[in-house]
Amino acid sequence: MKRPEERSRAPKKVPARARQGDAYHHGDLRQALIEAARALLEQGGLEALGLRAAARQAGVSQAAPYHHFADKAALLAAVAAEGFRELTRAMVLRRDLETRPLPRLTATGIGYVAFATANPALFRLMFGGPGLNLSSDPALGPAAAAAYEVLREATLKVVAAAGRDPADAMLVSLSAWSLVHGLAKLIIEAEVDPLSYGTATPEALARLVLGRMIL
Amino acid sequence: MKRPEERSRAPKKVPARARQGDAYHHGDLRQALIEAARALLEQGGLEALGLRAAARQAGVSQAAPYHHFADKAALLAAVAAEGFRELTRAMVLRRDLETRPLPRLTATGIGYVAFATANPALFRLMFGGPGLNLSSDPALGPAAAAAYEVLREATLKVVAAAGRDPADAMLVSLSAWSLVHGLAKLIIEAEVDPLSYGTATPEALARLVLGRMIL
DNA sequence: TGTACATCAGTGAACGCGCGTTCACTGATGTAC
DNA sequence: TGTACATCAGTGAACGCGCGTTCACTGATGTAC
Repeated sequence: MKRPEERSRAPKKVPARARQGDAYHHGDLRQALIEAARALLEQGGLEALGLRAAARQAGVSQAAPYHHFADKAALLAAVAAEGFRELTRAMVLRRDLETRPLPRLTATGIGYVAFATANPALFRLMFGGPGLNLSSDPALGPAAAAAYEVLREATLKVVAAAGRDPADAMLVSLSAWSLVHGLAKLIIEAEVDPLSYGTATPEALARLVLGRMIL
Repeated sequence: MKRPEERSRAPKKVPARARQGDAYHHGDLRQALIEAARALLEQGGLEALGLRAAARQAGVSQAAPYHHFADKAALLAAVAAEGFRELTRAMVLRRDLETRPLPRLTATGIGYVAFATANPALFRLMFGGPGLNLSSDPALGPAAAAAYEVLREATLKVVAAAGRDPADAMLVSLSAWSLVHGLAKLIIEAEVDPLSYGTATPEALARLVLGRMIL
């Protein structure tokens, strides 16, 4: 039941047969299950994601996952944690293309919306997955916090550069987060169609909305 | 399989026994099922809501709902439609306490967040319920549109009063919607705790965030 | 006003399904000697 | 280098569960005469 990392923090020893793909011992079933879960999410949405389905997708018996995850919630949490890490990456990537504080903030926000709309089911899981709680996976809380931190930091710099009261920064951050989160959700749930705003992609619509953002 | 409204649009004839509560013919099982569904949502969240569970909650056999709803999605859609009507009412109620355009807009937004956080599971169902599509219930689309219309109209008036370009209004509306929707969702999913912002209730936090809203 | 009858809204049993989880097991792996 | 053994990561069968949905049915209701 112990997870691999707990057994060997040293360089990962991948069994020889694992590399051949037809191994009885899989090699890294934990990661394979997470990837299988991602595939299920993309194909069938949140409802299609279960322990048995993930095992099936990974080509393994239904009991196998229990050697890597305590229960279903633990798998969901691991997937969500990976999602938050990717969200962080998506924001940082775009942010770093800019140099001035305000463009950096809007780029971060665009990254947020772009990631969410490109991975709708995963995004749904990350925010409000069934039975998901922050203690299901020790990496989940920190991963989520790290994502928000990117947004928070970008807002802070804008507030500072504008010479505004730093005490406002917390609320400004929350507003920015709310704005991009709401826009992403509305697009995902098909309440808002970018085409209705003359934009071809969610990203373009985000650019438009965030472009008018003022402190 | 026909719904009651289709049979008699004339004054509702409630069978005598229905009023006694122990009727074999229920009287208005359709509405009772919707209310049962609401109760399930409050108690156990979206996952607890099913056709069998609703029937159980309403004290009726599991097959009975099929005389009033084509399938599970139809029940969910009916519940969601009711939710949108209540959301509309919540916004209008607060809006009408104000007279000037900007306070009317922020009051509308506060109503949005207050309703959402007071009915988290219902709100989740309304935006992204499993298998929910706008055609599941003919009343769903219009009910959702009516809710947004309240927000849209309030924004329009603010844009006009401020002498801003009316062409902007559409984007301003979308921004406002995104802002309140995002804030509501973040509070519901426990990503944001009003207490961390020195506010006791979601409503107070919404007041704070919307207070700094500028066009 | 009374009666025969069609219609309707319930019942209860049953179908098949996929799920999460547990269990005893066994084949593969790595290690101590 | 070879062998015995402990450990580990799989397997496959089984458990019980609740679900959505269908079916033939029956009791209650309203209506035409």
